[in-house]
Amino acid sequence: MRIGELAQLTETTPRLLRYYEKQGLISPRRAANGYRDYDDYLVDRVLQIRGLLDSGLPTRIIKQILPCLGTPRTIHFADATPEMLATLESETERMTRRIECLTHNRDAIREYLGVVKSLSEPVREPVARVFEPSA
Amino acid sequence: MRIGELAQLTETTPRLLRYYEKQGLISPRRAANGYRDYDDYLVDRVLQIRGLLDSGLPTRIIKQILPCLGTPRTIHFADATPEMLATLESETERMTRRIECLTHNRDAIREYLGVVKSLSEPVREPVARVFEPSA
DNA sequence: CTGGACCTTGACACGTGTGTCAAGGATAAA
DNA sequence: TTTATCCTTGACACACGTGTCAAGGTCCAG
Repeated sequence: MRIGELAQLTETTPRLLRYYEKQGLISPRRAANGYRDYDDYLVDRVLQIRGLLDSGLPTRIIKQILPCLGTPRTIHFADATPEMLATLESETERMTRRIECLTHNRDAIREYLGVVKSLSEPVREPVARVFEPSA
Repeated sequence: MRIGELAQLTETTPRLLRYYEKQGLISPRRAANGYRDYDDYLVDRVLQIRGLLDSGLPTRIIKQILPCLGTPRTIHFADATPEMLATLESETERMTRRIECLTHNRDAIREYLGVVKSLSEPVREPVARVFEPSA
């Protein structure tokens, strides 16, 4: 498929797809006329990239972990240098820390929302109520 | 405490602490001489901010969710406008998506690392081995 | 009192991800 | 054939988080 279609399917823009390519995240073929030609599996790939970017990982890291994310699983031994493995290991640790942080804070927000709702729900008719701000 | 001490305790820099203040994330008192004076609880606060920033949340969002994160729990009804609550709700959803993305990809990397290790571990003596790159 | 360590504000600069625009080529439909 | 739509590359610009530096104030130890 061409760049516009992939952009629509992944809710991105052609601009970004070209940027990801320049960062080495995707490498589409070229048609005879010079147009980029994307395989179908790149839809998932791009969505994966978007998710990771949104989760705080820079393209430099995403580029390194992408070989681990293939489906079907293809192990690239050429990439598996000791330094590379160490990078991956430390990166999974950072990801774990991020997951913990996000989970903890999300749950705190949920609890907050739960309390606020439980206080406002019982009001069934337009009743005058005054909430004193705690500050 | 003063800015330098807080910076050390949170592994940041005075520069960043002033930046977070300008973004409205923290509001230290001022001593008579103009120096910022930070309460102890701000250590955790700053660590929280750092974690969220590293997880992809912008200061604009962090500022909005910080009131939910107080310990002990202090509900600020003044902040609980309907739009605010909607923002928080949609933000928890984004956080959930981030968590899922990070977890999924972290586990994929772990599996990859597991396979690579299981293939290289059995080598106990320096044996000549050739791994054909899959590319 | 002087030196050093710390604080203040303000400015300039950088990397990264993204938006937008210009100038031109490819292609398909009227 | 013209027109519209898509593609190409390249450039300029922006927001954001961060580093660094300058010029000066505060304070403590020697």
